[in-house]
Amino acid sequence: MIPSGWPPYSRRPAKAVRVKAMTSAIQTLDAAERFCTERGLSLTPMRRRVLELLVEAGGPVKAYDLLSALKPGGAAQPPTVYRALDFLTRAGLAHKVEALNAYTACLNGHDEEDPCTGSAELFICESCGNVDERHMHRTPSDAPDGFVISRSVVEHYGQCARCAN
Amino acid sequence: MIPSGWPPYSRRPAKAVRVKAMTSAIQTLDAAERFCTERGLSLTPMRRRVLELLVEAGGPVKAYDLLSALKPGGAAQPPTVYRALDFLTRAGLAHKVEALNAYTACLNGHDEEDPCTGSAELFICESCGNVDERHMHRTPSDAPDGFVISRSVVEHYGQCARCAN
DNA sequence: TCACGTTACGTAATGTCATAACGTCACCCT
DNA sequence: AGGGTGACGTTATGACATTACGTAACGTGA
Repeated sequence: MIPSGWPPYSRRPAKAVRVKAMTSAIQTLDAAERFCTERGLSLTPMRRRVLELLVEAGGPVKAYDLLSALKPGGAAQPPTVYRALDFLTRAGLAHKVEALNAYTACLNGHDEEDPCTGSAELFICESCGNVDERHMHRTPSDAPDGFVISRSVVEHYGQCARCAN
Repeated sequence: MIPSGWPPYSRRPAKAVRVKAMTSAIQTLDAAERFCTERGLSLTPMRRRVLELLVEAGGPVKAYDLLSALKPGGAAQPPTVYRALDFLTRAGLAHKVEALNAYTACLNGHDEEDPCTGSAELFICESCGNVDERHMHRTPSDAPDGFVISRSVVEHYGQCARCAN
C-alpha cells in the first residue's frame, strides 16, 4: 500500500519530543515512527505532535481543539492541523469520525503485518466518548449488483459495555 | 496508493440536481403524506417542499443548495431548511450523508409495512452521484462485547454497475 | 555550483456547514 | 379570553474546512 506518488523523504530534523506518561502512547508513537520509516513517509515533528495529541485524547478530537492544543508551541492556523490530519488519515494512522467532525488515532498496531486499510469500523460510546475499532474484512453481502466499493464509512453509536450498566 | 480526493482535505464537489421520472416522485410524496398522517406527524408545506426537492434531485443535496432552491418562493434562511431536514430525518423520510454533509430522500416505500428505521446503508456512486439504499437487518458480528448500538452510519463510496464499466 | 523542482509549513483570507436566540403567528384546549 | 404548543421568520454567530500565496529546506542534474 505504498503510495506511488509519495516521496521517500525524511528531511525534517528529528526534533526531541517530550516523554510520555502512558506506555501505550509510547508504543503507538514508536510504532507510527517505524511504520513511516518503513514506507518512506516522513513523520515530521508537526505530524507527530498531532498524532501524539490524538493518542493522548484516547477518543475523537475536533480539529480546532487540536489547534488550541498546538497554540502554546507557536501560533498554529487551521491549515496546519488539517494538513497534519490529512497526512495521518492518508497513511492510516488516524481516522476521521464523519458524524462527529472529529478525528481519532488508529488503534491498530502498525508494526504488525495488519496495516490499517483506511476503512475501519468504529464503535463510539456516546457516554464516555471511547472509540473501539474493528477492521472490516468483509464486503457487504447486500450491495447493489455490480457496485464496486472504494471506501466505506462505518460508525456505530451507542453505549459501551461499561456505560450500558 | 493512499486514497486521495477525500474529506477532510478535498470534499467532493456539490452534485448537480438531476430530475428523475415524475411518477416515482409523486408516489414518494404521496407515500410520505400517508406516512405522516398515519402517525400524527404534520408534513407542512415547507417540509413537503424540501422533501420534494430531495426526491427530484435523486441523490445527495447540500443544505445550502436546498436553500437556494427555496429562495424564489420567499426568502428562506438556514434555520428554515435545517428544521425541515431535522423533521424529515427524524421521521425517516430522509437521511443525512455524513461524509458529504448532504441529505438524501429515503428511497424506501413508506406506505408498506417496512418503515425506515433511520439506520440505512447507503451505496453512493462517485461518478454519477446516484444513491442506492439498503436497510440493515443485522447487527455487526464483530461488535465489542456488550456494546449496545443506538444508531449506525454506513456509507459505501465507489462505482455503481453502470459507471464501473 | 547554481538554478530548479519538490515537499512542508506559515499566514491571511475566505468559503462552507450548522445552530443559538428571540419574535410572531396560528392553532388547540379548557 | 387566557395559556400552551408547534412551526416558521429573522438576525447573528459559531463551528468546520479550504484556497491562495509565500518561504525555507533539501535533492537533482545541467
